[in-house]
Amino acid sequence: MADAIYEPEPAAIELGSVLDALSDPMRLRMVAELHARGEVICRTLGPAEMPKSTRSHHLKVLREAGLTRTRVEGTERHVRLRYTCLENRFPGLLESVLKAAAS
Amino acid sequence: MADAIYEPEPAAIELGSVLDALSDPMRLRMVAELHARGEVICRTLGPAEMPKSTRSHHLKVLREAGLTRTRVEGTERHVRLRYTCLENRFPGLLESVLKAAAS
DNA sequence: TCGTATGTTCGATCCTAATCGAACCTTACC
DNA sequence: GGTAAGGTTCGATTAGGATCGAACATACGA
Repeated sequence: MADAIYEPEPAAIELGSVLDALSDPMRLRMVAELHARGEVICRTLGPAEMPKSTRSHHLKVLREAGLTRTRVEGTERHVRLRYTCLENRFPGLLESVLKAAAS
Repeated sequence: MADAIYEPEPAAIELGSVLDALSDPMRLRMVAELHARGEVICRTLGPAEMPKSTRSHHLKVLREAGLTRTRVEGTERHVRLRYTCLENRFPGLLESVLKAAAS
């Protein structure tokens, strides 16, 4: 379906890319949803009426920023937050953002 | 020199605005510099060769997002981080960002 | 009062990113 | 193989923001 799925190694995750990814309201919402729901099938993430090309775009930004990991399962993509990885790289960052987004 | 300086009250600070303000590389750098230097004169913040209209723009975004406070001193503006205020509103957020930016 | 220094605002330009339909690719299933 | 479903990529459009010069406003000092 696609070429190699690029995901940065923990050490390669950049603060600027993470902040940039989180600065979009829709992506922030998707990240919060991933945190609440755990691993999720791509198609079920975000507003149901969102066009799949738009969803694919946002997930690509999140993945390339190092925020999510994607697992191929048949024709589906299973997506989850790289929570522990992010916490190791930037301690407290994702935790505080998620707590702030929940309130 | 200017009209009323708008700065949001602590409770009115929004996560989206903060993330958006921090997602710009130049503003992130300015925030890190403010953290390192404490209160500074507007004109001395950021690259010396930055046009003052650009500097003024970035400081406006930071101020309206709730990240900085501006104090008028004669013809100058003294700027500082609203660190404690931000920590109260979004615990751990600014701290983790600054720590990440420093590394 | 006249100039000078500090910032702000305005307006124009330019660039990036968000959005989304259409075409395409891969897998599953018959 | 044929078809359908899940996602990706491409291309075009559009909106928003970064940048910066120029004009303006304010405060201070000669």
